[in-house]
Amino acid sequence: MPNSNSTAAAEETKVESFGCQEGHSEEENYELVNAKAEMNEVRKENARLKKTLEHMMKDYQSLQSRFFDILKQESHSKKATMSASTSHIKIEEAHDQLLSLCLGRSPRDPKNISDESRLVQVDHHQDLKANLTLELGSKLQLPTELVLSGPIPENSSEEPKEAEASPSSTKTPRTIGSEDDEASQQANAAKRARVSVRARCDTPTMNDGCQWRKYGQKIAKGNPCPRAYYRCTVAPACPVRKQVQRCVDDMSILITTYEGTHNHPLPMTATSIASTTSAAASMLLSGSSTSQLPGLGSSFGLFDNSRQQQLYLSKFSSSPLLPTVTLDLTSSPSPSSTQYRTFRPSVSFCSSESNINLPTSWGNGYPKFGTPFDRKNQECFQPNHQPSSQVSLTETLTKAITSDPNFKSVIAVALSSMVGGGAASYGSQGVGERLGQHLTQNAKGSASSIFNSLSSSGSQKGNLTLLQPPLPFPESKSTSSSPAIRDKSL
DNA sequence: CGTGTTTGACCTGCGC
DNA sequence: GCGCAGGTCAAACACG
Repeated sequence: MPNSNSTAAAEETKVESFGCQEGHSEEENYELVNAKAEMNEVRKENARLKKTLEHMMKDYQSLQSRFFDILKQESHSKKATMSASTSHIKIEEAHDQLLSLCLGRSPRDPKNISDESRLVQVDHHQDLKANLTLELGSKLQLPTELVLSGPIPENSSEEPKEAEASPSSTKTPRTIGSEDDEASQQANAAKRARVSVRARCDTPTMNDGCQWRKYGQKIAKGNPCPRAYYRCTVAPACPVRKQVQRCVDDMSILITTYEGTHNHPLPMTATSIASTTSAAASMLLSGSSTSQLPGLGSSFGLFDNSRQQQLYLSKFSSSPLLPTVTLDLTSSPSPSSTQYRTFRPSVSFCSSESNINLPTSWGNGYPKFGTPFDRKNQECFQPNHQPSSQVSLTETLTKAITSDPNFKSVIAVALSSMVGGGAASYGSQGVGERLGQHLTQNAKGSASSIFNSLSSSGSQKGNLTLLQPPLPFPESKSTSSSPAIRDKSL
């Protein structure tokens, strides 16, 4: 930086002048000139930064408007399609729509989408239910179960049942429902999927940039190390929780399991991992719509031996009803095999008896993501310590996102599924197949461009803004200070 | 004194 | 119905 150079020069001059004890007036003038020059440079720098900021804001706004335009168009086209057709393809789209409504996060802030598009979503769902009911006799059963028999009634999927119970509310879209509904929806959505991050860490927890408050600790069966429970304290009603536990096999490995989606703007340092976990959860939920027999373990997997990182779905032993993505950032050797191993999709939390094994193309040139998680670079922190020294985990994930176009594409699709409603859930088709379709359709136009612009600008803030749209703090969502109000307290 | 942690008690879901 | 295990609560405690 020129500033530092000039400052250093000024300092040198100062020191010399003190040593020589020469005339002060001349020296002061010199310093004054130096200071003025410095100020000018700083002003220039400031102006330059302002321009950059303005430019970024413009980019962001144009992208955002474009994005919502696409969403709107998509909603309209889907509505037309759904009402006019009964073909299987359209039923699959209906599945997509339904599944997208059930993603384990709150991708579309109700305040950010128009009421019109929300109504369209509800209409889709009602049409969809009819279609699914018709399909129950067939083998295409899983998505229905996935949604309708889930352990936690989700708002959208629960809607028809409640409509039956109370005829007066039959046609009332609950997306515009009460605050309690919103809160419960959020809480339920928060329990949809988990993202587990395995990383080598010597300290009790990894610093992921968020503020966490420990609310419990438990010795889990089969692991002598206690499992710690943390709650996000960035916003009072944030539903996000995480569990931290040492791996029983390797005590140096810390398993951090995230659950839920932040309902508040994230700190810069938390964006990467939050985005990554959201995307991973989205991948999980997107890919979970095809099934195998229950209990078969991992679903799809992405192995990259060269980089020794893995992303795979796993059956989470402690909570088999909640699908979990495991992001393995440890440097443990991967099984020697082909460079990319492909697993068939199977979601063990679904007890469907149907067995739909659809070909997937996950292994076809699929992500080589991330950079090696160099243990030397790892920095682990106690919770609530502010990230003065940044997290290598976060950086690693950021690099993983920004450095590899393939991984970017995956997350782009995940993003589109997060924010695009029916735009991206991969029904019962092969995930890769659908992925390709999506990238050639809307996601390509929106999400991919977003990522391209992100990678070109290298802005981490962009990740924050776009992957995890800044949501307003919940002002009236919950009257309680605790986000997790249980039945007993009501 | 405010904030965060600890820890025993309690709740809930699940399997038998 | 009972026991077990996971998850959460909340009072007590520690710390700056």
